[in-house]
Formats: sequence, C-alpha cells, structure tokens
Amino acid sequence: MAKEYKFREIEKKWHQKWVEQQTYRVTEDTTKPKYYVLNMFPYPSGAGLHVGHPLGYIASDIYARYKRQQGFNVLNPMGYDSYGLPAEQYAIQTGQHPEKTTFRNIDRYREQLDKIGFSFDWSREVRTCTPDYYHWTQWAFQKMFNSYFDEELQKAQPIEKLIDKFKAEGTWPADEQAQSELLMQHRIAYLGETMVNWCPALGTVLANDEVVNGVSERGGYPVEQKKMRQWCLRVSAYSQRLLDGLDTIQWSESIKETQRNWIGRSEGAEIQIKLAGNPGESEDSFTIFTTRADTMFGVTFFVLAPESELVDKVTTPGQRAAVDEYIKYVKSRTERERMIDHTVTGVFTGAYGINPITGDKCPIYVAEYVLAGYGTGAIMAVPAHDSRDYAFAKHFNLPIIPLIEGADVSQESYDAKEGTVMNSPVSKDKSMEYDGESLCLNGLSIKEAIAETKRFVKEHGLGRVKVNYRLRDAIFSRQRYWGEPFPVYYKRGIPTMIPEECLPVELPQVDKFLPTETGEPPLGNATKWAWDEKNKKIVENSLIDEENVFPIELYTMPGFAGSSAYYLRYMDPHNNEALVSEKAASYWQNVDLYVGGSEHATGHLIYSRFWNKFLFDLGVSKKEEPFQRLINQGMIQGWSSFVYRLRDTNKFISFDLLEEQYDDAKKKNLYFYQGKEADPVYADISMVNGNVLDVEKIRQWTPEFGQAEFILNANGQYIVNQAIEKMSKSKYNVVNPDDICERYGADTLRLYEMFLGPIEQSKPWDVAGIDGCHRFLKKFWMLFWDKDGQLVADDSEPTAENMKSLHKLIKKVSTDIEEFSYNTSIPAFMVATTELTNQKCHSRRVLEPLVALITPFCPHIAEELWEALGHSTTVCDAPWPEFNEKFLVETTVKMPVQFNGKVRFTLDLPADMAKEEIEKTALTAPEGQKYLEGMQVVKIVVVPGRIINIVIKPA
RNA sequence: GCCCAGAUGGUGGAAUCGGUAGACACGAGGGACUUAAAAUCCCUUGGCUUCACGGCCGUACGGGUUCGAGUCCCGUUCCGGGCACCA
Repeated sequence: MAKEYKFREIEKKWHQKWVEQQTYRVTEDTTKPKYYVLNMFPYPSGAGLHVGHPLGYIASDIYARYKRQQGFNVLNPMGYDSYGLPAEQYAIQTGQHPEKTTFRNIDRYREQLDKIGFSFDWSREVRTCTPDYYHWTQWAFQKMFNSYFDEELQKAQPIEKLIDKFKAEGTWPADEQAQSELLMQHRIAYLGETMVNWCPALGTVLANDEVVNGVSERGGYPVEQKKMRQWCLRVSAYSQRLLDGLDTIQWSESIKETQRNWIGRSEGAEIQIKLAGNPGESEDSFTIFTTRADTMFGVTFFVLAPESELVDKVTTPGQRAAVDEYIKYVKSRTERERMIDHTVTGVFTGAYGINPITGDKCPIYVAEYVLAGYGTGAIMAVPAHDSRDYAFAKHFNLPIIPLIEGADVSQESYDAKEGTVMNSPVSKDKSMEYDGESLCLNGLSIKEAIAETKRFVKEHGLGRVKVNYRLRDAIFSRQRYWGEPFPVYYKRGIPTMIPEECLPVELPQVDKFLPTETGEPPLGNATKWAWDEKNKKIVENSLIDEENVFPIELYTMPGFAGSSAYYLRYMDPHNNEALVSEKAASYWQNVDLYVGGSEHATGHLIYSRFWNKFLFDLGVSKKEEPFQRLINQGMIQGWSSFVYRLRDTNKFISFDLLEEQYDDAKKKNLYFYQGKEADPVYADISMVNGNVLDVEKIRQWTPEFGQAEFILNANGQYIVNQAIEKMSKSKYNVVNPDDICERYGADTLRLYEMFLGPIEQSKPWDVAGIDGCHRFLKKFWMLFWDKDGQLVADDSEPTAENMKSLHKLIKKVSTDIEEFSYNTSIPAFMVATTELTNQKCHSRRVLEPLVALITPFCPHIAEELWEALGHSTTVCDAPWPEFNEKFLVETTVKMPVQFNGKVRFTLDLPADMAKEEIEKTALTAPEGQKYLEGMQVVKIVVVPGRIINIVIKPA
C-alpha cells in the first residue's frame, strides 16, 4: 500500500508538538545574530479571519523560518490591537462590555491562526487594552508631555531645560496658570485649542488620516471643522527627520512617496507686507509665505484666510459688515462642501498692503481658498502664474501681470516653473531701492529668479527664507470609552500628570458607554474617577474638593496610541519596570522586516516613526527608524455575487434576462426587466457555484429569500452578477481559511496563498488552482515513499542529474525568498519534484536538503518527513542548504546569434570559471561549432552572469 | 490638476543585465484506467492560415535606438493607488 498523505493527522500532531516543545520560543541569545520579523498586529473584529488576513502572516512566516534556518535568532511575535470603535459600538448596542467581546474575538482569532502553523512566539503576545501594556502607552505620553522639541538640536529635550532657558531670559511668568500656558506651546504632547475634525455621528474628533474625502474613514459619517481644546502630539516638529529618515529605509518607493506628500515640505520665503495708510489699528504689517518669490513683480492683491486673526485687525469700518457676513458664510460650510465646491468666493477688507519690491499698493481680500493652517494664513496673489489667484482675479476683475516670456495669460494662468522672467521690473522706477540696490530679475530662469529674490529679501531685511511642512500635529484625544485613559488630572484647571509610579491609570468601569446627558464623553459616566493628590489614588468623584481631590481627564487616547510602540514591547513584554529593558532593546534593536497593508501609510506608519524617534531621543529605542524593511501585502479581494430584485416586488430575476443601461450621472449600471428597474442584493458566496445560484440554498438563508419568486433563464438556471470587491462580511464574499485548512490542510493553504501572485499585489481569491497546489504536495510526499509505503531514502551517491535539480531549486528558492517573490518559487518546486521523481532519486543527500527547502512554506509536511528521515530535532533548525554552482555546470547553448562578426552565447556556466575554460566549452558545444567552424576567436567578453560575447573573424 | 505604480493568452502569472515571449499552474477540450464515480495518468490549448510540413501576426497604442525590444528612450490611451484650493 502506498503511503497516503494524511495532512489532518500530520498537522494536528505537529501543532501539539510545537506547543509541548516550545519550538518557537526565543530569548536574547547573544551567540547568534538577531533578526526581527513583525506583522502589523490585527484588530480582532467579530467577523474572524478571512483568507486575506493570513497572506502577510504567511509571507513573513516563510521569511522568519528561512532566517532561522540560516542560523539567525528570529523574533517573530504576534499580538492584538485591541482598542477600537467596533467593540465600543457593539457595546452601546448590546450593553456588553467591550473587553468581553474583544477577548472573545481574540480567542477566535487565535484558534484560526493556530491552524495555519505560524512560528509565532506566543509567550510574547501583547494586547493593547490590558493595563500592563497601556501602562507604557501612558508612560510615553507623560514623557512627551514633559519634553519639548529643541529646534537647534533637532531632538526632544526635557521640559526643565526650557524652563531654565525662560528663567535665564527672564520670561518665566510667576503665575502658575501662565506657566502652564507657556509650556503648552512647547510640549510634545500638549493641550491645544485647534480646529479639529469633529464627527457628530461618532461623537468624537478624528485625526487627519481618519478623515477621507470629508467623511470619517470608519462609517463614512460627515465631518465638520470645529475649534476644540484637545490633546495633540507635536508630530510636525519631527517633519524634517521624518522626511530624512525615508532615505535610510527599504520601503517601497510608492509608500515613501505617499509619506513625502503627506509631510509636504516646501521651501519658500516669508515676506513682511506693510499696511498702507494704517487705519489706526495696532497691526502695521503682516507676513505672507510664498514658494514663488520670483513673482513678486506680478502681485496685484493679497489674500487672508477667513480664520486668520489678521482679518479682524485690518478690516476697515466701511467693510466690516461685508467681512463679518462673509466669515459667517464660511463657517456655515462643512469640510466636505469646501473640498467639493471650488466656487470663487471672497470679500475686500478695505485695507491695502504695500509690495516691498515695487512699492505698489494692493488690496487685501479675505477668501476661503487660503487656508489658515498652512504657512502664515496669508498670501500674495500672482494671478498670472497661479491658477487659484487667476480665478479670483477674473472674478473680482483684478489686474493680471504676466512675468514669463511667451506666456499667454488671456485664458488661463501659466503655473509651470519654467521659462525666462520678464516685466520684473517693467521699468527701472517700478522697483524699490534698498541700500542702493534694486531687484531686477529680467532674463533669468525661474529657478535663478527665486534664488535671487530670496537673497534680496534676506539681505535687505524684508523677510526670511522659510521651509514649511504640510504635516500637522496629530489630534490625540477621542471622546470615546474604549481606549487608553489619560494619566492626567485637572488641578484647578491646570492639566497635571498623575505620578509615574502610580501608572497605569486603569480604565474605569461605567454602566453606560454613551456620552453623558450633559454631553461629556463616556468616561463622564464613571463615578470613581477623581485623583486624590495627597493619597495618590483614584477616588470617588463625590470627593472632589479642588484642594486635594481633582477630576481626571475624560478623554481617551486614539487608536494609534497603542500601536505606535508595540514592536518595542514585544522585545520585553512582561517587564513591569520599563517599556523595554536596556538589554532587550540593545539586543533586538529594531524591526528588520515589517509586513502589513499600505493603507497605514499616512497613519500608523507616520505615528509609529514619530513615536520611535521620540523614544530614540530619550535613549529608549536604539534605532532612529523602527522598521528597516517594509513589505506591503496586497489585499485579497472577494467575488461578490448579486441577485436582482424587481423594484417593489419580491421577484428576483436571473442576471442574463436583464437589460443594462449605463447611468452617466451615477457612474454605474442600472438593470431593467420589462421596463422596470431591478436592484442588486448581495448573495452569499457559498450559495453560488460558478455564476449559478443555488436557489434552494438561498431560500433557506433568510425568510426574505424563502418567500421570494426566482425567475430563471431558458436553461432553468438563476445567473448572478459578479464583481471583485474588498473582502468583507457585509458584502457576503468572505472565504474562511478554516474551510480551506479542513479540506486541503494548512500547508496547501500556505502554498496556495503565496501562489496567488506577488505579495504586494491585490488579487481576487479564486479557488481554482488550489487543487494544483494540493496535488503538488501529494507528489512531493510520494517522492519519499515507495509503493509499499516504505521510506526510500538511502545513503546512495546522488547522480549529477539529482544534484543539478536540487541546486537549481536551492538557487531559485533562496533568491525568491530574499526578494519576496514566493509565487515564482512554487513552480520551481513543482519542476524539481517532477524531475526527481522521474530520476527515481533516493539519495538522502538530496532528499534532506529538499525537506529543508520546503520547510518555510509547508512546515507540517516538512516536520513529518524530517522525522521519518530519522531526525529527532525540529526541522525548523535544519540548516538552509548551500548553493553550489558547480552542480549546474553542464553546458548547453541556449541561443546562438550571429552578427557583425560577433557570436553571442547563453551558457549555463559558473561566473568565476576561467576564460580559457569558457572558450573551450563554447568551442566544443555543438551549437557553438556550427558558428565557430572556420573562424578565429579574436576576443571573448564575459558578462557577469552567464552570457558571453565571442568576437570572431575568418581564420 | 500634481505625484507614484501598472497594462503580456480564457485566468493567475513566467521570461535573470536587451537574446527562442507565453515557463509553471488553473480553466477548457480530448483520451486511458473504472460497472460507475472519485483519485491518478497521457495528449491538445495565443491568433490567423495550411490536409500536412510550414508560414504570417502577436506583450495597450504610435514612433525611436539596436544585429535583436515585453524589457531601453519619446509621445498617447486606459486602469489602480496617493495627494489635492498647501500659495
């Protein structure tokens, strides 16, 4: 009897053994080099894992196992990002404590993960919602509170240093309140009155990356701008370092570019503009920011952002009413409206500014197209060379002065930064003189003109060169329950830190997860949420006396708080004294390989880099960048199936019977049946076979379908419409990995997920092909057993052919793993297996390395075969086979081409082979002889790799 | 609008540095074994043309460089992602 591949038994057996033998447990082993592999930890949602989740985990597991076999001490931990909105929303609906549902979901995730055979060291698991974990989130926050960013040193420094500086300068106020306010302007974690993205439906503020197209990322609810006092992190202070760091890490170019865009560095100049005929107000000048200093001669007006404090100061009494009206209008508009609708609006303030270069008096407007948060909130408008200024000038009939030779500005502005400058100045007396020098840019290129203007402005004290960043500080508080509480109390209104030794401040119990009746966040429902300063403990709210007992912060931290430094905690997860010990941090340093989705490009991956840089400044983190190499796995999409219900009926029409019409306005297809519109309804993927609906099955699914009438096509089938969409429970297109494990085994699942295509690409899940992977594993298995079920391995000498098949595979698989193109390794495995089967290879010296090679991909079958081969140690430590080129030496001429007296060969030859040998080989190869006969070899050029050019001439 | 990444059979995708395009797999069709099914194995499978041998055309489109281009250069179209009144 042939030995059957019983994957269920094999996988169960090894899952148990791995647990018993603690196969994947790692310690700081200084005798080995370290390698740190990390997956973005999942948020444990109620829906469980679908086949898309493990994609990245499998990819990183393969790499981790490969590194381990190469002799590295590999840290490969896993945990849960377990604070989050869904659990809280669920709690509001059901009254169940979010911790309960979260832990239940975690158990389910763990069960699913365990089936796939990952090499995670579970002894290092972290959960962001447990006090021993968020202790260190709170601790980091306090450190940020007690630090400021020193612009000169470009790093975080203790706040005491700043206080000393103020004291030395004599600017340190006596009043406690004033001290607090002064320091707030410098602390890295600070309480700030800022415009925030307020989402009324979620009842909380959101960070910029949580708002997409003016609506909340989660739920898609409208977001408005609101001025609120919030905790913020001074991420913007690190802009330059965040930008510079990108050049030192191996991330995909596209994600680096996304971050560069988000940081948005722009070099420009700030220029002082004097007000003309100062209308008796305190202010006599304002500052504008421009990247196009070269266009100073084309300025025809100035514009202030509506939110700018300057508006109030410059507005003349005559224009006051109009300006107030306009500000009121701007406030009435939501973020979304402003983003979609770019109609030109604005109003004249009545004031004029003086162009310091030309001395011209230009009107000052207020318009919403200028943003308060960027630059100085004031601009100089050059309608000829900026499309927004152009639209504004046309609307308000303001002059347009072209400054670039050949630029036609009669229809649109000329925004491009190329060309030769003219009209700058138009004539000599149109340029102001400073210290005997006046500016002239005519004839210069734009680039030269910018530099020249900057120099002029700087040298004559008209302004300064300035770099601006688009990156904003992160809003760090949320008006939610299920998050880290702030270790902060308000001592007579002054935010004060709860002493470090009293951390963690645990999340209090509440009976309701909704905001209070007075509109306070959910923590307002807690009755024991006051800080007793004297006794250093949390006490009942009723004891608040504003002398010794003070209210504690009601906000909680946002989702990214817990995920910003979790990689450090994995190094030393049970440490009660520190976030991470010096020893562990020094050993593990930073993450060598990070795998996760690219959707975190402007969120987690920026915050985490910022957080790490801060901890690096503190000396806690040992590397400036937390993630050396980043791989972004693509999404696995699902095939959604739609059935069509005739509107206002319970009749479902087979898709092929419908008439299709494209609606341009809605940008989608509409379907009609006998003139009546039919609406799509999701059908569960499990009820569809190909594109045919199992009508009986769907009838049992919901009562709605149970009573429905299904109109079938001529073949008696109900055809569904299909579309590729993101895999999601609500789209009923989820494929569960458990089912695949049950049917084919984890090894097949692992192999197949890699076989689907390049890791970084999004691709639809398609079960076609999984049979092929399973079949391969069976073939691979059968390579080791004879027809009686006996192991075939013996000590025989491998043939040259055997070694060639093996070493071809070693080479391919090794480079593929390094380059993360696992999908191309799998065909190579298939070819090698077929070759070795045909060669009837029984040699241990081939079979053992073969098992070692498949270990990262399919660890279960590998362990089983490794054991069968007589090893008592785990295959995880089987050394990675070394590639030896000599086994590939068997010359075959792949492609001879003759031209111009040159012959080019492609040969399978080692790169370091001596030239004479190459020549000999080439000349004796049958194809070579055909071309070289009667020729004299003049020169042989060996291109590294295995291509040679042979230059010949007639003998 | 700006930036980034793509486009190869019915499908996923191979093709190393510019060297036989379509490896490998899926799907489809045909066959063997079998009472039958499953499993397994074998053959065919880019298009057009030919009884056949073969020939011609083919890597989104149009040019270019080269003895030779899927690959390099210029331009165009389309799809995906990011940013977007950022001065």
